[in-house]
Amino acid sequence: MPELPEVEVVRRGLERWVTGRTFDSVEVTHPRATRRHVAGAMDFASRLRGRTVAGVHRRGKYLWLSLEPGTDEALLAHLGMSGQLLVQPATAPDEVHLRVRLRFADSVDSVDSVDSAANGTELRFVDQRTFGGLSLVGTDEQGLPLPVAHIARDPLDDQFEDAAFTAALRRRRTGLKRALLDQSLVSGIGNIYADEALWRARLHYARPTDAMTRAQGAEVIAAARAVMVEALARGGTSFDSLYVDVNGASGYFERELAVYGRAGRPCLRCGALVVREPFMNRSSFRCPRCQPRPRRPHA
DNA sequence: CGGAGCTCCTGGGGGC
DNA sequence: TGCCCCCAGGAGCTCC
Repeated sequence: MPELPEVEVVRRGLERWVTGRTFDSVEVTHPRATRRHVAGAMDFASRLRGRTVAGVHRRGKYLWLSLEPGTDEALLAHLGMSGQLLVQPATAPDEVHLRVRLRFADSVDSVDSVDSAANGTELRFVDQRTFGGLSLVGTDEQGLPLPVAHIARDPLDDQFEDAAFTAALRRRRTGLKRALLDQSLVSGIGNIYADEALWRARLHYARPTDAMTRAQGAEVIAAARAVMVEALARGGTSFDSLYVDVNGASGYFERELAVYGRAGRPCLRCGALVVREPFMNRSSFRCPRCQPRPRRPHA
């Protein structure tokens, strides 16, 4: 599933392939893909036509294309669990789970585009599980899409402040993993990287946040950042074949995961067997020796 | 309003 | 072989 590093890989691919190009006809082939666009799929498609991509941006797992003319709207995307944004030749066969096709003026008229390699391609949103979607939304004075306004900065953001994060974390009355997954506290962390960060910091998911030390807070956010930086260097995680980057190439970071999905196999640090436990209707993986259950665990 | 639980969805895989 | 159930989980929503 795409988390921050994977989304960043997609952002870079989009920046390379769609910046400066103008949308022509847009076809929504599954209504659920634009469910967040309140005015409906028809409105989404008609308002996008003629707009030019000015830039590609990301916060946490949200991606958006800033549009010209004007600076008051953006094309917002979330990949959900299985979403892909593919730049494909217009002649390529439709993917089984194609949800939205976005044609460009250059792929219709064959006029010269900024990048001739992009000529004849279209942008496709493909999503098996349909948790992801696209919408055309308003932006605030900073150009931030309104639905993203409540999302915290992510650990790779220049303006992310570790000390402020740690302070906010210690004010919460919840369990550490719940806090890491709360996108209003820190964004971009999903179930996989949360487990990896907790393993690196040697902390249990149920550790009460209000009892954590500043050093532990700093350690866990540094661990999350380190995992993401390493994943990004490898082109993003993709053990789930559903996730493919913007040009269709899979990443292979899954082999680097230390605990996630490794139940019953030895901890890479101490050799104790990794355990899988139900948590928030999903799974948590941890080393029972490196990450012992706290005396006063929080759910 | 902070915190927690529910819900949306599809296809692969295991059990019988 | 076929059917049924479980599992994967991001984040908006609702409820307390």
